[in-house]
Amino acid sequence: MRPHELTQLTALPLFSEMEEESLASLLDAALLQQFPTGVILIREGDHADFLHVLVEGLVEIFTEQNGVEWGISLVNPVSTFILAAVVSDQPYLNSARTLANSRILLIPAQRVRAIFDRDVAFARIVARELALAYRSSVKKLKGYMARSSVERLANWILAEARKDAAQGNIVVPFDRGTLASHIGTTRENLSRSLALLTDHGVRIRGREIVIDAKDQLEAFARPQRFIDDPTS
Amino acid sequence: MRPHELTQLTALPLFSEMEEESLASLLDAALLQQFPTGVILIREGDHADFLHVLVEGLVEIFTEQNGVEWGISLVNPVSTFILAAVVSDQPYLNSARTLANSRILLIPAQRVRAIFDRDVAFARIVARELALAYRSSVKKLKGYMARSSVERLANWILAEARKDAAQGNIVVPFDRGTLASHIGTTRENLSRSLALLTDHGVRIRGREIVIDAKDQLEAFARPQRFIDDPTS
DNA sequence: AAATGCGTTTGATAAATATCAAATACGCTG
DNA sequence: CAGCGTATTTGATATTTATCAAACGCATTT
Repeated sequence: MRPHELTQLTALPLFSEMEEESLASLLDAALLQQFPTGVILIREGDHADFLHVLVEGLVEIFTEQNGVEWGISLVNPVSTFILAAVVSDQPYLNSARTLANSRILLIPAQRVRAIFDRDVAFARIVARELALAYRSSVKKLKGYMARSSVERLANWILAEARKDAAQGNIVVPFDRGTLASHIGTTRENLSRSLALLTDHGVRIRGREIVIDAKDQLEAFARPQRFIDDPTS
Repeated sequence: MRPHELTQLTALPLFSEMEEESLASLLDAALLQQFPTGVILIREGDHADFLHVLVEGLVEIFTEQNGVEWGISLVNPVSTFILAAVVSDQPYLNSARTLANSRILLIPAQRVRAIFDRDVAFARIVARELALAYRSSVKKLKGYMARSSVERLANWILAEARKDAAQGNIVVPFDRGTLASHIGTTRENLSRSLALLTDHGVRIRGREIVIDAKDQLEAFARPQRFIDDPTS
């Protein structure tokens, strides 16, 4: 493992406060692997053998129903995924694939559970991570129940712009079909929704989305603290 | 606290394996309160001061958006709710109200966090509870993305029938509007959906739903392990 | 530059869902 | 049991979303 990667890992909320000994034990059993774009990492129904930590790249969590794929969440570095399956020792509810070249740390699930029992600080942080994951899932559910697909899209764009900090434009790092599956609509309707947002402060340049008038987009999207604020 | 209630509490997965001393400390600080139907227990945005344990009765978790209420989940005894807000020490994402006379145990959030740090068994179980809560939220999300409202209703009926074990008929313990908000539709369309299910092995008798042909209903609903099986 | 292939958009239509209005059913009170 | 108020269902219509088909744009190849 490269030195700066180790630094990134120890900086992860999940690992930051734990005992050195425990961290060493986790990383000792871990494998760091590189995957190209489009690789299926996890299949719905498989047993959770490894906790995954995305060190670099991009991963999507998705499910396939009747031949159609639906996006559950997008994972950015540096963060873990499928922690819940590892903690509850149950099969994965969803599949996962890389959407870019990715480096992923694989930690044996048993080891994670063992350290959990030994290191209170780690246990606390795992619980907090799970709580936050749960909350973000509930927020997504709220978005689905109360909003139209255009509104979901508008709020997704605002959320992306917020995290890029580059403010003003974002570049979607995957195709329209994938974006549609995460917004909860079809490719065709996503296209129409994007066209519609053109009247609300947004310009579409292929995969780039330029926000010309953030206030106008916000007036349309009406973001809410307990749905769209990731820190709440 | 009545003796048989104490028994119920210690039988809760959340409390079953923990040290006696820790359990005593939790219950020592706890308040057992009785609430009539329709009482708001928790308001979205409030800070999480107490872990709630529903000992008896029925509670719904819901959110209000633009004057319309949407059901997030239904809580049956004996189980906890808003554990995630307590663990992450954050404001509630949703509101909660009683849907029946209910007895609820209120445990100060600080105390829960303190015991978490002291008792590994409790910590493990809290993490598992959170993981399960997270997974059930993801399952609900999957249901929303991949199913029509009639299908959601059909699967909800099957799930209720499964847990009642009385198999064959269920009695919905609240009004149509509330049910609609949990299925993710309107009162009017819920009514039509119920009428439609009449062709698929179900009879509607006011608040009672009689399942005449479970196989027929299942053929229509097509329940899935990783959406509808609460143990997965 | 023409041809090919793939992703995306646009158009037309169908299906699902929501909304508004009215009728009906139901439970409760007097 | 009649009358009243509320909950529920039914009907008509509008809106949203999905589906199928075709056109377009764009990059790469020949």
